[in-house]
Amino acid sequence: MKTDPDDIEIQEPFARSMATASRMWRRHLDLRFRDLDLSQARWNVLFELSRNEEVTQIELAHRLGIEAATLVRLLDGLEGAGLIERRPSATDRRAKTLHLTEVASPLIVRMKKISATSRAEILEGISLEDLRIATKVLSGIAARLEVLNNGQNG
Amino acid sequence: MKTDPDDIEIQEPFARSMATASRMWRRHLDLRFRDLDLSQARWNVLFELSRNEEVTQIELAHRLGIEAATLVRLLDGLEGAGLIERRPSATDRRAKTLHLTEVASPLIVRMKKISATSRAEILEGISLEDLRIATKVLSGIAARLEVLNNGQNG
DNA sequence: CCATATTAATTAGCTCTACAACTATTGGCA
DNA sequence: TGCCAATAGTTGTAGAGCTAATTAATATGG
Repeated sequence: MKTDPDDIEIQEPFARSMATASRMWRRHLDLRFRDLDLSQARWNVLFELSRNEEVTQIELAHRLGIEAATLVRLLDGLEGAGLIERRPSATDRRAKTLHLTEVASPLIVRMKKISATSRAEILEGISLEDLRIATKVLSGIAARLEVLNNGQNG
Repeated sequence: MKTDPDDIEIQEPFARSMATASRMWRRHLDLRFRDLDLSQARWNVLFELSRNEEVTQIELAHRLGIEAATLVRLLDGLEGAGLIERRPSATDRRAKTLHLTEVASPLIVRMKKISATSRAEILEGISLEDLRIATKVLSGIAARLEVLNNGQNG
């Protein structure tokens, strides 16, 4: 499998700018959410739950693209803050289903606004077409890495 | 500053796929580097040093886009492994300059190969043009976030 | 129907990252 | 010149992510 010299020139900067942009983006949102005593990671959990409640932890972890063990701590925090509830699953006594509390609802509305405003601010000036292409590239990479990473263990 | 409804539809998936792709990419490289007792973060330090030795920690941190405090721990590990050296700066007694050891050289060659192979494997099938656009988008975002994040404190 | 493998959630322990606070040194300016 | 700001490096602490191992429950195969 030969690789073009041209490819090499572009691949390294791509990987680097992706890592940097991603780290800075998270930091940016963490700063924005600090007043609300929340982080970007916890916000993602709430957001995903607001789109799809009553899922199990495994399922939610998969949707978020993180490990179940990572999710456990995030849920501990959110449960402690009274924003979510774990309830025993009706069909599987090992599993728990996740639910937003009434306290969470107004918070989620606020966070969605902050989140959308930040995104627009960050992405301002980037053409829709470029953004579509970048999204296609990134989600393609994620899909490919899912295969590659899982192909190693099982 | 009004935002198009169209924009909103695409901005959220973009942010999500960037975060996911970035996390999975790091994990992938960490797995690849595990045999060498190194991580992606440490590899980045070595790689940047191999392009530009004799820099100070502050300067290196800036090139890597990470905080100086973060770099300190990475350098501790690399120094402990005998891969780098901190030497007092000749011109500023506060500062230290960084240098690769002879032990590091062959390792860096191997890591460059692993790194390039992985990148090619992950990015295979993505057109050069799309990759260029994605890189442009991502580095633009990083630059914008640099301004936005620093505009907050100083 | 029972033994074994698999799965859901958790805990323990690690790395990387960030912020805040601290020390030592430098640089600017009055 | 001498005092105060700023800067380089460090340490402490905390969050987010990972792997590995544990526990309880479910599925499967003989």
